[in-house]
Amino acid sequence: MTLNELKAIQLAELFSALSDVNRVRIISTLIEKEMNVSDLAEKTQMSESAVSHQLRGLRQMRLIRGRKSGRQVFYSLDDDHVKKLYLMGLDHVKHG
Amino acid sequence: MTLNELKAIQLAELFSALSDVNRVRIISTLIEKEMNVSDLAEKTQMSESAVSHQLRGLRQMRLIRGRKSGRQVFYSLDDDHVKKLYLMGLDHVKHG
DNA sequence: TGAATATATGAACAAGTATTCATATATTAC
DNA sequence: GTAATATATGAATACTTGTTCATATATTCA
Repeated sequence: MTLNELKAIQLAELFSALSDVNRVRIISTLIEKEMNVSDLAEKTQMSESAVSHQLRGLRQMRLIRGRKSGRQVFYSLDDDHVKKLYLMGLDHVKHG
Repeated sequence: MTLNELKAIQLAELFSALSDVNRVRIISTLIEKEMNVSDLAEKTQMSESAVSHQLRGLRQMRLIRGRKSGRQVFYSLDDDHVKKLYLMGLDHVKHG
C-alpha cells in the first residue's frame, strides 16, 4: 500500500502546520485552555498581527477553531487528535 | 506546565522533518521495508542526491537510521515511535 | 593499483514561508 | 452617528529550506 500523492501532500501540510516554534507555542498554550488573540500574543511573546497570521494557518489546517465572543475570538484545539499528535511528538523529543 | 523553549524548538524541528512531501514519501516507503538510497530514489521519483540530502536531515532528527552493507546503505525507521507519529498524522488526514 | 559504483556533501540558486507595517473589518460603548 | 478596541489581512521584505550540479569519499572488483 503505497501512499497516494494527495495523502502525501496533505500529510506534509499537516506536519508543516506544526513545524514552526511559534505555532508550537500557540498549540502548547491552547492545550491548557482556550485563549483570545491578544492573550496568546502576550503569552507567546509575539505581535498580535503575527499571532493572527499563524492562527489563520492553523485554522485552515483545522487544528484549531475560533469561538467569537463580542469583539474577541477565543481559540482552542479543534479536536483531541491534535492534542495526541502534539503529545506524541513531545514524548519523542523527551525520550528520543 | 508551559513548554520550555528548548522543547518547543525540538518539537518544531521534529514536525519540520515530516513537513515535506518528499520526506513523507521516504518515510512511507521505509515503513514497508528498509531500502537503499538508489532504490529509494527510484521509488520516490527523486534524484539520488536529493534523497541523500533528505536522508541526512531525517538521520539527524533520529527518525531513520542507516545500516551499511558493502557500498550500499540501507535505511529504516529508527523506532516505532516514528511509525506511530506518521500513522496518527495519516489518520487525521483521512478522517479530518 | 585503477575503474566502477553507491552514497554524501558544499555551494548556488530557486522556491516557499514568516514577520512587519499599514490598513481594513467588526463589535461595543458612548 | 463617532471613538475605541480586538482581530484580520495584503503587500513587501527578510529568512529559511529544497533542489541541482559538481565534486568528494568509500567500497568493491579486476
